[in-house]
Amino acid sequence: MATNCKDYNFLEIEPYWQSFWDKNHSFRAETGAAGPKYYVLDMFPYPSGSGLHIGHPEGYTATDIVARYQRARGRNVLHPMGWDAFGLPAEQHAVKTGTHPSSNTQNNIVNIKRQIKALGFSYDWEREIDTTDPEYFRWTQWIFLQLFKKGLAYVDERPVWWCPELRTVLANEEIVDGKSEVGGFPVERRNLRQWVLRITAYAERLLADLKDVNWPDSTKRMQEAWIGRSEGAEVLFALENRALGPLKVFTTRPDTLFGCTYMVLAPEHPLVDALTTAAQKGAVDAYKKKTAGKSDLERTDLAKDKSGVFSGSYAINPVNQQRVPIWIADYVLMGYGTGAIMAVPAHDERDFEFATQYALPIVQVIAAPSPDAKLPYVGDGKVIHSGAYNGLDWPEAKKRITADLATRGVAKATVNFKLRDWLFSRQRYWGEPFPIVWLNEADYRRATAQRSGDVPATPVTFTSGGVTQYALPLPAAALPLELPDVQSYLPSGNGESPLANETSWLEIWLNVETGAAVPASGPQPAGDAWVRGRRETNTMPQWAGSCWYYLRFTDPKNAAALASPEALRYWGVPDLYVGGAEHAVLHLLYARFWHKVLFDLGVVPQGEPFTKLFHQGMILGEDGEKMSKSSGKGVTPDALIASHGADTLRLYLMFLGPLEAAKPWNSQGIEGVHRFLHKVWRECIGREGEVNPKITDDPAADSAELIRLLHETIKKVGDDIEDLHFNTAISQMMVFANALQKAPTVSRATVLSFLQVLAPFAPHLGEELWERLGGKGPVMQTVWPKFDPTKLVANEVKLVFQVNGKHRGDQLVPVGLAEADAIKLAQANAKVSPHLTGKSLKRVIYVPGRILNIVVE
RNA sequence: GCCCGGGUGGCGGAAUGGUAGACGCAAGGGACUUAAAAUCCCUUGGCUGCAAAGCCGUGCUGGUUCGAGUCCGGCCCCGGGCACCA
Repeated sequence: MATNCKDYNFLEIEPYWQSFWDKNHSFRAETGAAGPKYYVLDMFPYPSGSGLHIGHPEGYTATDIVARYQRARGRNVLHPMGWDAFGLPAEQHAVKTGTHPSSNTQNNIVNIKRQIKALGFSYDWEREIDTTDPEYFRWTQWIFLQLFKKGLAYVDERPVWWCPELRTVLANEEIVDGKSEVGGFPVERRNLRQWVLRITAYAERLLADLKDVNWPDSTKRMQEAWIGRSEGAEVLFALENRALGPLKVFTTRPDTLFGCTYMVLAPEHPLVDALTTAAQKGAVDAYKKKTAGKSDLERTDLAKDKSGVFSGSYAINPVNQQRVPIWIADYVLMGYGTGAIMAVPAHDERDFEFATQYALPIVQVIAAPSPDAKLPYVGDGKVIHSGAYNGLDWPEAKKRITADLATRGVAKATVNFKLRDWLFSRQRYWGEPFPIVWLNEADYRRATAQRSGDVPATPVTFTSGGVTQYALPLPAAALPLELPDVQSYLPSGNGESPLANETSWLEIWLNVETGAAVPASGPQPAGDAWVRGRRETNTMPQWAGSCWYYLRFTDPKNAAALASPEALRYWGVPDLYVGGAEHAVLHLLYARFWHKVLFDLGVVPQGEPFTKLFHQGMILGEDGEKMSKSSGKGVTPDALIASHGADTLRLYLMFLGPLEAAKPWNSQGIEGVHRFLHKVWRECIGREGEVNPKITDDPAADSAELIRLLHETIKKVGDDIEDLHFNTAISQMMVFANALQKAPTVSRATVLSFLQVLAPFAPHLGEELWERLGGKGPVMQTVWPKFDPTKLVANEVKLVFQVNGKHRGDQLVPVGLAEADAIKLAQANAKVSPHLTGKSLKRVIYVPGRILNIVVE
């Protein structure tokens, strides 16, 4: 039963159908049901305290239209939603108020879920997931254990960004302009014990497999650039002080070795002190001190002014035995390659700049095609001044020089990546705890002897103050490891999370077989399995939960596995994944990495998680700027649903422009689509709420023109949904509605077909009108109407006449008109003929049904 | 600096190499109404013209083509990403 309101009362209609869908579990996805499956996924949101932003429903509406369309096309659709609910804001709130971040998070989830439901999306809410739910993060921890076991997780002391104000460590991506992204507080470098994931082990595959995915090119390129593969060689330069061993550099251009006139070490390079002569010690120490105080930002900011200092030592160039001075300069980074380079100022802009500044020699070894080409020359050319290699094209010289040096054992062809291992720990409370306990070596040996191979081949250890600790994983059966309640959510202040203060949770007697634990303050329980341990105090970053959530949706309640093999096989990976371009690199790269690890373990059957990806564009303020508090006033989903209805909001978000484009919001524009929905209502429903009397059961009530338009609309809307061109689909429906309004009578079947096409966009109105017009069952369960290609063909088409490419007139002509007849018509046409008289016909281009171009002289 | 996008009416935008401006907003005029709202109809890129009609017009500039918003070269501007990665 629909509502019986007389007007288009969306405030009554929309809640009615939302509760109808809820009650009937209308969007429940059955694993294994007949028919091809279709999995369409949104990037799940962080449930922030400020609720839904207008940008969220843009992507969600797009996927909802696709989900509803695919159901109508007979697909078994999985369309889920959940919460990426760990995150810094909840923790900061907890620090401020002293309440558990979980309670704040749950409140926010209630609010944002209400907002999302008010938009009428066809999510299967029975599959809702929450990354902070122990039943969820149990499997996040389980995946970590797999990474750990495979040797893909390790512990290292890393210089990380420490924010004294937030009392926490920040990742590079959380720092903007040298300040914390959250709050804008100053940050400094600190060495802290960190968990690191060996994503670099997958660099080659992460790069190569990009060719298999249907993603925006720009996103692929960003990932390629981030991975940053480059082929070159590691070359050993002997040092004059032989006792120090050789100096290893990485270069992509071994062919320019003859042009190497100096070398540079990063200030942090381990050989710096040993290579510094007594005479240079003062200068080098001062320089090291200066650069150590610089942030990365300053180091890049000052990029224009290169700085450095001579070490006083020399290396020997392996190709020609020349002495090469060794400099220390911070334009060489310790984190890439070997932290040392051979400088070829003639063919590298950075080296050239440095050499010019410090008056170092410049030797050209690649010939530029034009003699007046300026140095540094970085283009193609033949090798010169390079002894036996002269005359070779540089790529060929690169191969030969590398090979020749390799036979002498002083070079090795290598591939380097910009991609770094993934810093995977935070010193925070509100994250997944690591299922790791630190033991001494003897206990570790004893424990692993009793365990069935769930530890890495090489133990993960950490040494501090001369004591080496060994990382023992909890048995998978002991998961989830939950967060303990704590007295204070403030970080310990010394670089550890608040968990470090929770002694009874932290310091334990651990049963290495079961993972059971009792506080170490008590007596050691009886039995061999109990050892003294200290739990890991780091927690996982927010990325962890979002790295695999798309898998959990396939089987969200499974207590025995992250998802059953049947569910993973049946639903596979999303057929369409929609979310913001801000995740183009990190989230999408991290998730790909985990997916590949799970693939290697045989957990998932495919090598890539997101085969088709699409980024929705940002909704800008009315001024075209990024929406701010003032420019976004009133532009909230709640306010717009109250004033115009969810269907109008959905439609307008899709009508603004192409999905991928950044589009300014226009508060007057929404009235246009609102009027359109009112018009559809009026054409269906009369003043007293009865079916509009112009609608009859007589199929002859439709004009041929209206029927053609209906079939055009069915075709265009379907095509446009598949191409995610929602704006043009809507304009086509507007064209149809305008024709409907002008038609004196119309058949019920025609109106019903139109409502089916409209329903994915405006589902509440679609259901309401469908039912009132006597449509069978809910419209969202109906099969997408078929267009009849024969109905698309008109008898007459407008043929455009051109003379010398200029539009001179047009005329309705029968379909399939012969060229000769077309020319005759043109010559007879009053508007065209004056342009033809007295001129000789030179050429005719005829595109039947479109254009006749007569070239005259 | 490098890598991507993108520049079309007053505005958002539409156009398989084939009528540039669909659809919507805004604006102006009209109908209905006691009045308003709502709705409907008409006009609406610029210039010339009483009109018929003509000329110009998709950031600028060359080119390819019977025909270019669309393809190619050079340039300008805007937005996004990366940024000493050897």
